[in-house]
This record gives sequence, C-alpha cells and structure tokens, in this order.
Amino acid sequence: MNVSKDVAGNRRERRKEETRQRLIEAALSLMQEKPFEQISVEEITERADVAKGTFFNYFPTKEHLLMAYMQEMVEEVYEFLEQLHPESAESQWEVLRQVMRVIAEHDGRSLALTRSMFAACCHNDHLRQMVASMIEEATQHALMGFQKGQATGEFRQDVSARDLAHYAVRLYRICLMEWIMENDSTPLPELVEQTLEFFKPAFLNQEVRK
Amino acid sequence: MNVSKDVAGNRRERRKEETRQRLIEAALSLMQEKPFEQISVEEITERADVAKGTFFNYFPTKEHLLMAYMQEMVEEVYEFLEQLHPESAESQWEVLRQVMRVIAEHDGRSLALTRSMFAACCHNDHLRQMVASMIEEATQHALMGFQKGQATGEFRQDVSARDLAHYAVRLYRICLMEWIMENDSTPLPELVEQTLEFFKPAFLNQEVRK
Amino acid sequence: MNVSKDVAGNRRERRKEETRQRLIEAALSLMQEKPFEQISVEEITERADVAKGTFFNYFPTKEHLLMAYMQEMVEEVYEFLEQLHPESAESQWEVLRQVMRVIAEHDGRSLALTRSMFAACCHNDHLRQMVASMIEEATQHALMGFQKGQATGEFRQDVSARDLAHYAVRLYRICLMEWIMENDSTPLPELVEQTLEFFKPAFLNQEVRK
Amino acid sequence: MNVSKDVAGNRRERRKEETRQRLIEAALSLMQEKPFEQISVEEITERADVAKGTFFNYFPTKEHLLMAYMQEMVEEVYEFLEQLHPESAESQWEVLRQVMRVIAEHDGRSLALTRSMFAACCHNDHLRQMVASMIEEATQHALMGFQKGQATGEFRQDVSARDLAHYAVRLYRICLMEWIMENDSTPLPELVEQTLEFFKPAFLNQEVRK
DNA sequence: GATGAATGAGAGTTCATTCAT
DNA sequence: CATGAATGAACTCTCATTCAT
Repeated sequence: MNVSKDVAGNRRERRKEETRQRLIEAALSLMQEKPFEQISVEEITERADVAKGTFFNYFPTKEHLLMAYMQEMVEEVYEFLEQLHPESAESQWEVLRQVMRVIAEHDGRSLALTRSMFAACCHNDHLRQMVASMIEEATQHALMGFQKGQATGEFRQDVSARDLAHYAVRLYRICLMEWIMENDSTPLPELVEQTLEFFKPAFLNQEVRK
Repeated sequence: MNVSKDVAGNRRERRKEETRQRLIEAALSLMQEKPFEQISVEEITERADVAKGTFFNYFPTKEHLLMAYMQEMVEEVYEFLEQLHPESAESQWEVLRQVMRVIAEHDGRSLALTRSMFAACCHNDHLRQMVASMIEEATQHALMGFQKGQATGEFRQDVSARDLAHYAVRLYRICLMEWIMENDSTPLPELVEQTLEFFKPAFLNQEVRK
Repeated sequence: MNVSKDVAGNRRERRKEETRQRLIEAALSLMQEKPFEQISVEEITERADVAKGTFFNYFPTKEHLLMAYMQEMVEEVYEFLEQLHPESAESQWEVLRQVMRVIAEHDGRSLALTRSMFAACCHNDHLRQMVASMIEEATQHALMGFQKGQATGEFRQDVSARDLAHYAVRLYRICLMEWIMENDSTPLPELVEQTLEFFKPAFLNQEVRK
Repeated sequence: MNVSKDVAGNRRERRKEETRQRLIEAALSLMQEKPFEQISVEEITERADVAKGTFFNYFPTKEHLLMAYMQEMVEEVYEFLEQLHPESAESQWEVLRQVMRVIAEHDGRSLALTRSMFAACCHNDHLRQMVASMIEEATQHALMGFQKGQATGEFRQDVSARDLAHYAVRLYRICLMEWIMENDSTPLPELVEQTLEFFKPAFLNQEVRK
C-alpha cells in the first residue's frame, strides 16, 4: 500500500510537473510571436490546453511564470558552466571563443523570445537581478580562464583578471543586444565571432606593450 | 484681413505646437516612473492639462507619440553631430572620448526613460528602424574621424575605418545597455570612460603589430 | 456664444446626472431581487442600458454606488425632517407616531432593498457611519419633541429627554429589523403602530394613566 | 471481529465528527475577520488543516456549513433554556434580566461573527427560518415567566402574556442589532441592562411603581 | 480644435465545485 | 474517506478610442 501510494503520488507529481512545463513552453512559444505583456493568460492556457484557472494553480501571478522560466534558465546555465572542462585547452582565448559560440548558438535560436526577455528585464527588478546573478556566475567562471591566461602570458597583465573577465562577458552581451536591435540580423554566433576578433587586441598581450 | 488671418493662424499654430510638446513632455515625465505601456492616455493628458480626447487630435494612436518623440530625438542628434567641428583636435581618440562623454551625459539623465525606450524598441519595428538610422548616422560621423586617425597612424590599419567606427559606436551602446541593466548603476559617463579605456588597444595602432 | 456654450454644458451635465441616476436606480431595482454583493456591475449597467465601462465613469468602485445612494438617502431624510413643523400638535406622542408612520411607509416599500442595505451595513464601516449619522440627526430632531413633552408633563421625567429620544429611535429600528427578519411580514407601518402602542408606558408620564 | 469492526467504526465516526467540528470552528474563526461570503472554502480547509476537497464530504455546499452551525446554535439554545429553573425566583422581571444577561454575555463575545450571521440571515431564507424558530422557542419559554408574573400582579395585565414575552424577546434583539450597528460598541450585556431598565415600565404593573 | 462621456473588448484573478487517484 | 489538480464561469476594473457637443 505504501508502495502503491508512492507510485500514485509520483504519477500525480509527474503530471503536475508536466502541466507546469506545458504552461512555460506555451508561454515561450507565444513569446516568439509577441512581447510577454501582450500575451494573455488565456492564450497561454489555451495553447497549453488547460483551463484558464489552472494557470493560477501554478503561478500566483502572470509575472511569476516569467521568473520561474528565468530561474530554470539560470540553473541551466549554471549546470552548463559546471560541465565545462577547459583545462585541456592550449589557448584560453580559444576556450573563450568556443564557450561563447556554444552559448550564442543556444541563445541564437529565438530572436523574438530574446527580445521579449530583454524588454521584460527592462521593467522588472527581479528579472534583472536574476540576469545579474547569471552574469556574475559567468564572470566568475571566465575569471579562472583569464587567470591561467595571464599566468602564461597569453593575456595582458596591466589590468586585473577580474576586469578581463568582466569585459569579456560584456562583449557577449553587446552582441546579444546588437542582434536583437537589428531588423535584419546576422546569426548571433557569427556576430560573436566577428566581435571577439575585433576586440581581441584589448585582451591579448602585446609583446611590445610597455 | 489677410494679415490678421495670418497672425491668427500663427498663434493657432504656435498653440498647436505647444500642446503637442506638452503632451510629449508629459509622456516623458511619466516614463520616468513606469514603462510606456503602463501609462494611460488619461494620465498623459492629465499631466499635460488637456482633455483626454485632445490627445487623439495630435497622435492617431498612443504609440505614435513614442515615434514622434523618437523622431525629435533623431533630429536632435543629427543637429548635434553637425555642430561638431572635431578637425581642430590633435588626437582623434580624444575627440571620440569627448563626443561620447557629451552624449553619455545627455542620455545619462534618466535611467527609467532610457529603459522605457529600450523596451519599446524591443517590440516596435518602426522604433528600431529609427534607432538604426540614428546609429548609422553616428557611425558615418565617426567614420571621418577614424579615417583621419588611420591616416596619421593613430589607429590600427588592419581593419577598415568603417569597422572601427562601427565597433566604436557599439562600445557606446554596450555601456548604455550595461547601465540600464544594473540595479545600482555607476553613472553612465564614468562607465563609458572606463570601457573606452579598456578597449582602447583594439583601436589604437600598436607599433610592433605586424 | 457664451450662452450657447452654457446651454450645451447644461445639457451635458443634465445627461450626466441622468445617467448617474439611472445607474443608482438600476442597482436599487436589482437589490429588490438579491443582495447587493450578488449583483454584478454588468447587470446594473445592462438594466441602466449603458455600457459596462460607463459604470466606472461614475463610481470608482462598485461599493461607491452604495455609498452614493446612502448619501442621497441621508440628505433626503434631513430634508424631510426639516420640513416637519410639529409645533402645532397638541400631543407630542401623537406627533412621534405620525412621523414614524410616514417614515415607515417610505421604508416599507421594499423589503428586499432594506434587507440588502442592512446586510451591506454589517460589512461596511462607511455605510454604518452614514446610518449612524442619520440616526443621530433623527434623534436630535426627536429630542425637541420630547423636551416639549416633558415640559407639559406628557412624558416621564425621571430620564433625560435625550434618552427618551434615543430609545424612541431605537424602537423604530427594532421594527425595521423585525420586519426584515420575518419571512411573512406584517406591513411595516402596522408593526410600528403596534410596537409604539406597547411601549408607550415607557415614555409617558405615569400619573396620566388610569 | 464484530467488535473490532464496531470499535473501528466508532473511531471512524469520532474522527468524522471531529473533522466536521474542525471545519465549523475554522469557519467561525474566520468569520471574526470577514463576512462569510468573503471567506473561501480553501481558507476554511486550510485553517482546519484538511484538504480542500474534504470540505465537500461534509457539506454539500459552502452555504450548508452555515446552516449546520446555526442548527448547532439552535440546539444549544434549546438545551440552555431547558436547564433553566427559574421557579425559585421571587421576581420574574429579575429572572428575565438574568437570563438575558447570560445570553448577552454569550453573544457578546464576537462582534464580527454576530455581524456575519446577521448579514447571512438577511439573504438566506433557511437561516431566517432557523432564527425564527429559535426566537419562538425563547418566546415560549419567556411566556411561562410572564404568566406567573401576571398572576402575582408583577406585570401589566392589559396585554396578553404572549405579547409581553414577544416584546421582551424583541427588546433583546434590538440590543443585539444596536450593538452590531455601532462602530464603538458598549459591551452587549451593559446595553441590555440599560435598555431593559428603560423599557421596564412597559412591562411592569403600574400600581407597583412609586 | 477642445472636450469628456460613452463604449465594450479584454485583462488578470478568484473560487465553488468536481473527480480521478 | 482524503486529497488536491483541474475546471471554467464569473468577477471587478482598465483603457484606447470614438464622437456628439
């Protein structure tokens, strides 16, 4: 009986989690079409194929869905960063480039969604905070690479590794922004590639720098 | 009678223009408090001290006000750029820095407003187009400086002046974005200063670059 | 031109007042059918034959309608009391009886409405306050009668005229309550008549009784 | 096995009754905070620490809980009245006063709850019926006292004992109503005391008065 | 051109009730 | 019998826009 109860409980929980995901995905899919604020709860539930009221069993407020999604994204990013094992690489710059490319490929899949999230961040302190912590995490991670690179003389040494990491992350973000602001976009990964290439001199050691 | 009519017509036109400005300013002032979409026409007209219906005598749609304002901004920027006479300067990099500082001081006055405009751009193709043309204009302008700087050997020559200009403008925009995304912001001009300083090596000529 | 404007303004104002009254009356008519809380704004506007949104041009909240109505009632009662000229009467008790009868006839027209107002008062401090001030006003008015009656020896003198007035008003209210709580009601005026008759000894001077 | 079944059955029944009581008490406790209609089933079940669905195993409808509670109150009052043995008293008026005081002390404990019940009665025929039967019961009981009192000459004899009882009960109810309608209430027992004192002459035999 | 009352679609949210587990 | 996820009708309130004055 315990067992059957557990199993049943699990099924229920699974179903619950599934509905939650359905709601989030419905919202994401709609955000490809228009900004979050213009999406009604009803549209979301319709696309998720649940009743309108069900929405509020999962998210006390429409806004909470966005934050829940962002939370998932944050966790995903953390996991991704943890799985990286860049020690094996010969050039840290190369590592940076490759990591950024992977992220760019991920982010680059949906222009509309990224725009929606961006706009949402403009108006929402919580969301901004979450993004900030994601960025901090990424910066921390990059920091290690830059420290190694500074040690080997690959990177410039007249600024702190922290600053290098910081500006590297910014570089990625400018690409993201550039991308969502253009009407006829180059694919994000390319944009990143070009931008990195251009700004490389600001990171690498120049033999003759005094 | 012709004359008096003209005079009357002028007064009328002046008043009309004045009301228009009052509406725009009311909207801007409200955008310091909350995003554009959360501002109602009634709030705007109330602050502008006109009747609700009057709004639609000036802007066919709430959204048109935003575009009208952006149009004004564009024109303002154009005027500003035309008034610059940077030929007299000895270092083009210095010119760039000073121009950016002036712009940053201008933009830096209202965080909330800038956020609002940013978010609006995310959702509005027209607005984005306007911003794009502003940026293009700015890039054009910067181009001249970089051409001179390349000629004197001040700037790197392994990339086109166009690219230099392009990335310089991007650099400004990343600062803008960074600024609106932080919750506890450094003043925009400082941010610009620091960022420029960091990325300087990506623009300047390095004696020993092969 | 001034004149025509004024006339137009007046027409507008008249229409506005008319709509307001229509809304109030629609609400009252619905309150004969069910308690206020169970009436939706839509029902009210439908019966008043205006659009749903119009309601909120007149009352910021559904509740405000009730208070507006109560305000009107209060003013009506004040006016009524002012118009009374009971000085001419020979017996103050008779005056009291007649006044109560008039009021009872007025209140007695709608059982359901009175119930609704009563219930609303239970939950609403503002409403209660208004009722309280109405009652105070009525008490003040009754006070004068009782003072005269005490002077002529018609009323008992071992309690203050204030108390006499106070309890007289209470007596009316108990009838009102009794009336709304019965399922098969005697008409309110009769109820008042009987009740007054029964409690007369508590007001009149003893000596007079045989 | 029969036995164990019975025992188990008893336990089950005890638990069932207990849950029922918990639900009722939870509702009552909430009614101290806001009117019944504004209380959701979920709030009740939460406070009773059972699942939402459980509620409907005990009461087919939210409203039924109120009636169930009222039923309990009715029975309680019946029991209370039965336990009274007022024969021993010398003055029936004194008996009346003391009984009313006891009831007033009971009712006087929760203003908000009393208001809630009152309002509920306004809208609910069943509830009103129950109250009516409670009142009838009380009146019946009072009747005996008044008969005795009339026999001894304590009470006036120009009206029926039935009427005396009737108006005595009304007197209590007016106090109750007065109490819930005031914003700054005198304690109910005091109110009752004062009111009884004032209206005494309407009950007692005249000759007896000094 | 200015006014502001009227409009009505639509928003987010609540909640009594049902029912599969 | 307990559970709590699902339901969907109903709610109050907002607001861009229209239009008669």
